[in-house]
Amino acid sequence: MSRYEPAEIEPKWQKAWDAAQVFLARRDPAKPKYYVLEMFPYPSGRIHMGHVRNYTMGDVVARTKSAQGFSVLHPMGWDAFGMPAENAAMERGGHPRDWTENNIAEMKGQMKPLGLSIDWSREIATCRPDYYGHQQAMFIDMMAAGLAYRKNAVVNWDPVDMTVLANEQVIDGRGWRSNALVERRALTQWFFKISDYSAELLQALDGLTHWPEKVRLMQANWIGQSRGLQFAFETVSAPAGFDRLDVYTTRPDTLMGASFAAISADHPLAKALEADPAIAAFTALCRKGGTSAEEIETAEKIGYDTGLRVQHPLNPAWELPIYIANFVLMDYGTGAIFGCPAHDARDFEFATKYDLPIPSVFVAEGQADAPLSEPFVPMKSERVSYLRGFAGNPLQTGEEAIAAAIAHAEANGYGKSVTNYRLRDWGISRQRYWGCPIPVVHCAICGVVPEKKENLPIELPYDVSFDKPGNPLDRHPTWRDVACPKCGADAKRETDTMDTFVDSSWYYARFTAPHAATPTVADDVGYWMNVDQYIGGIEHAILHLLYSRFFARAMHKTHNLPLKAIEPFNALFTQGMVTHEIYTSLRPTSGNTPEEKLRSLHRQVYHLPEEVEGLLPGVEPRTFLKSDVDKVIQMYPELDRLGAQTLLGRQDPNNVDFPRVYVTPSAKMSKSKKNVVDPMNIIAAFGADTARWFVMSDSPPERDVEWTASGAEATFKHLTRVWALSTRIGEMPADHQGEGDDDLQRATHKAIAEVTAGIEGFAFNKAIAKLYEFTNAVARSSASTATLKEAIRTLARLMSPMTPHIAEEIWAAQGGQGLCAQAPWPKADPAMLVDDTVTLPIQINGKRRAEISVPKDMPASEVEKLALANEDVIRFLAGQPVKKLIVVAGRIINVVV
RNA sequence: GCGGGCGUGGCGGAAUGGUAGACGCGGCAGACUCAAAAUCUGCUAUCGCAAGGUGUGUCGGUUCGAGUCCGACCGCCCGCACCA
Repeated sequence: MSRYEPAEIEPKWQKAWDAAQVFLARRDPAKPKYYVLEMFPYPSGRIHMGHVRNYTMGDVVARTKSAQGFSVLHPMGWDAFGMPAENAAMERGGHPRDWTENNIAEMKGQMKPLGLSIDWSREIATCRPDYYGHQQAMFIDMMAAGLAYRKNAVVNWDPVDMTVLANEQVIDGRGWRSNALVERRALTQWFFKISDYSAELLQALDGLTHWPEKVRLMQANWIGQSRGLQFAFETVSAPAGFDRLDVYTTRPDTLMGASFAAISADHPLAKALEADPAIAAFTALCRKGGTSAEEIETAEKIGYDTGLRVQHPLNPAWELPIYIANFVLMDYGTGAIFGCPAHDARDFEFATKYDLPIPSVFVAEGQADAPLSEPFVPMKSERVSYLRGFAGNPLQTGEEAIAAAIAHAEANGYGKSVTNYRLRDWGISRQRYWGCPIPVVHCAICGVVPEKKENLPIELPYDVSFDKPGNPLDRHPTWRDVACPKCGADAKRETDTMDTFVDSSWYYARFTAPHAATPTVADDVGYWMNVDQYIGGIEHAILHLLYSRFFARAMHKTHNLPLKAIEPFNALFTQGMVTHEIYTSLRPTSGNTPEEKLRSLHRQVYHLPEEVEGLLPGVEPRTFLKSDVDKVIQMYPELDRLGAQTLLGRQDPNNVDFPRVYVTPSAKMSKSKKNVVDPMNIIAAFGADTARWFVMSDSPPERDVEWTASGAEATFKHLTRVWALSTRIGEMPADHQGEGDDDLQRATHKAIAEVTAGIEGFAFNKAIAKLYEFTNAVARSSASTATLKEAIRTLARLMSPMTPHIAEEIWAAQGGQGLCAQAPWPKADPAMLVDDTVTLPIQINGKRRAEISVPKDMPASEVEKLALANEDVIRFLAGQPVKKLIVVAGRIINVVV
């Protein structure tokens, strides 16, 4: 071996792995299985450092499990439908399919050099008919099972692009592409009945013990269970069919504080009243407002008094007005509320505005009537005296008061206990081309008819144009106009396509039999599912993961996922982002001479790290070195990073186009801030092993990691040192006898134990720290050649999940059998993990004062004697009597005086 | 507003209630060199010449012993939010 040349060894070993089919997943009944999956990427065209971190983590797990004797499934695919492809077609011409397939080829070409242990024979892309055809089959099954249905729903409608927009795509009330004012429009759309599973999806969270607590909480909040009372008001002089008004409340104990009733503008009663032009105008006004969070927050509460009245359930003579109010949501509860301004901030605001009474139910001792939002112990109030004695409790807490109020309503027949969920059915219709076609036909005679399964896949037509706004499927007659599958009459295909979240809701199951003629195959699902370890970003904590949990259940119900345990992901790990400092400067906007330029207006521009750090050869203009900044900060601790940079920055009149560069703190890599490091550049400069090691080394994997040029260089230097160490050991005479063999063997076994524990505990940074320590131990050792060779082979094996290529090279050079990637994981001998002598610190009253070395199995009484005889201990005790002596075996001694 | 998390050197971060700061970055010094780079070696929480003192956001508590457990406060970050 000569120099460490990753560019030579990395492709060589990748070829060797491919030739030996090392990563081919095989169903092997003799072995336990392990399914590790990283969230599959959207094929944007280029991989970024976030991908490198995500897939390296999965790769470390996959390679380690494989070495530990598991039959491993570690696949990769493409979440390939979605709007960017259509936008590219609209902006630059071309076809979404070509754009997507090119990107897939491009990104695959970038992922291969990373040396990931992926079974590429299982590659899938959701935009290909052999994937989405099965999705269509399952959609038909879901229709039959009542899990997919059509209903009218209010959506954001862009009148220029003629499509539905997601809330995130509405900016200041305007479409993000067209800039047109967005309308709220009621459309008939397809929904999945996820709400059928609200209770189960919530309850099953308790069993996901290997999921982050944070994600489970976020999902629980999203499902949003609440318990309360549903009851009916009798209406006074309402239109026919509306003699009762159902309302839902979580605070039935405040019923005596009622001041008004309010209904949503979309409530059937409000619609019935729209014959009145004033009411029609008001409900139209309510619907105009957007649905984004900001708009809701700033929207004023407005109401319209319908003139109708309801009777209070506890006193029919007490009549309350019915308002139509913009803040009442039709799709939560019953779409109608009773207002209790004394104990609800929102109702208080409304009542104040419309001058409605504010009767208090609960009054804190010694206080005047005031709004109280917390459930309140109602013992002081006359207005809840009717609740005493209900639910067999003395109403000591707000919860008891609520329970008593529900019991009272049920006993007196005016209401019942109801559990409500915030979770709404999943609207999956998109008026887009580049998605999975919904496989139904609209027939004038038969209505909505599912496509026959033998006609699947319903493929997207290729001959479409994007020169007009709207969905090209709508204006594609030969694709759109078909015969009804049922009666044969002229009919039209559904032209909506499915939300891309549907595609990613079952891909994990498809990976178990990616080329099968059915969506899944029982034997394969039975062997591989569930995913043992899922790894991805926290940004999918709710939508993707909740949809997947629902879809697994829907597939199970429709016999497409023959499993007992229907949670798709046994363990979830959410990894942090890769960040980088942002380099920015002010650039003159006009002027020909340097002086004119200096005096002109400046605009803020950003610089790529390569420009500033001078990492790439040939990229010159750098006004400072980052190490200089660090030096200045060291000298002047009161300066911050920006201050140090200002101090260093020299305004060079001859180079005003590249003036002072300011550094702002590390943030997620983004194109707009230019703080991106291209993994391909890193691989070209240092190799894949360096990139892989660095993204795993510095920070705990769940936290953000800052990419730094110095860190990458340091990693490369370390790998070079390991290389040199291996070379040195390789050149030693085979029969050389040295010293300290036992120490090195113990260090080796300790490294095995600690690195293994680090990897298994998802503490890759700690595993790598132990590898540094072990490397130093081997480098310092003067043991005999045989022991050193054994140590460096173990080092290579332990490094291999992180840096598989250099590990393979060292393994081969040091006489390892076969491929390192196929060698068994080393086992630590417990006897080698304890030293013969241990150093015990001695504390006096909890302060460390001395230490002694004792044999590891010395009895406590002996240790006590030795400790008290220690001269430092005697000095610090200064003759004081010892009150207590605590000896923690192998740990510490504490003398109490 | 509701829910959750986190505060440790110049920086990223280690520490089953048991020697705080492993490991890495940065820095300093030395070796090699005419010199520089590269490489190697050593040092690097802080005050102090030393002995020793002080230190894990602040204040209190539990304990022989607290970064770790408990209570209050301060600060930062994240998620949700007109959900009746």
